[in-house]
Amino acid sequence: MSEKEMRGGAEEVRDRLPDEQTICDLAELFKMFGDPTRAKILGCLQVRDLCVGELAEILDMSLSAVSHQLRVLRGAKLVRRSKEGKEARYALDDDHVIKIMEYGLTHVREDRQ
Amino acid sequence: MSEKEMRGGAEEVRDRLPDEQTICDLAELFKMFGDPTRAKILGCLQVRDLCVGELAEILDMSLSAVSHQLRVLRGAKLVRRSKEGKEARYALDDDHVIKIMEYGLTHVREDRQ
DNA sequence: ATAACACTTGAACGCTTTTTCAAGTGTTCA
DNA sequence: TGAACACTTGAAAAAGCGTTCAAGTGTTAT
Repeated sequence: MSEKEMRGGAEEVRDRLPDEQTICDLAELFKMFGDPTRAKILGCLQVRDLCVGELAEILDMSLSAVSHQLRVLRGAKLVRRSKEGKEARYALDDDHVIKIMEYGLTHVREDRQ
Repeated sequence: MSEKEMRGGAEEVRDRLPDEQTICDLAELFKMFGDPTRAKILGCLQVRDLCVGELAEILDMSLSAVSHQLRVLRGAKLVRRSKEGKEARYALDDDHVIKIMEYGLTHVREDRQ
């Protein structure tokens, strides 16, 4: 039984939705891909593991900006860091990343036909 | 040939990236899923087509807030509107939406194990 | 020990986004 | 024609985000 009466069939829709926390986690995940800088970083790391300086050079951005975004991506468990001497090497931490981006790319490209 | 000399192999990574416009389009797409309200709306519309008032009721939000987000989603061509008398009925405009969300959900749920 | 290198961090700034609020449009019904 | 309904819109307030700047950490080389 739901808290309030709703007009015809509306609560049926609500009951079929994933719960609040799941939706928010989902949104958090997609938000990671929702910024060009982060999308580029994830794209680069699909080619190979890279350290911060290399990423900064490739993206033509400051070390700091890249480092901040890597931190965000690390918080979302999408990338992983391994220290090698004074370098910090980053890698994708998740197989899904590639699939999700591929799927998005397919969509974007189909939209252009 | 690239504009500048880069340290070992970095330009090779850059050359393998999708072009700027594609990355930005991709980020724009994922940004749509990157907000809980929009994610919920898209989730609801996967169950069935709905009008603005129903969505507002299900999400427990104002008509205005929902309408604004539907506008954004319409701009991204993820939902479609059809007027029926005084109602505005919204539907998913894209098959990819379901797949993309499903994929994201799989990821989110696996992350919890 | 000192300097150079490769980041990381926190605070601040400007920009964008989301929600609210109030007013406006278009349709239906009496 | 007027009132009710179902949105839509624009502007403004509130919140959130991304980049920069300056300072800080830890590692390596001299």
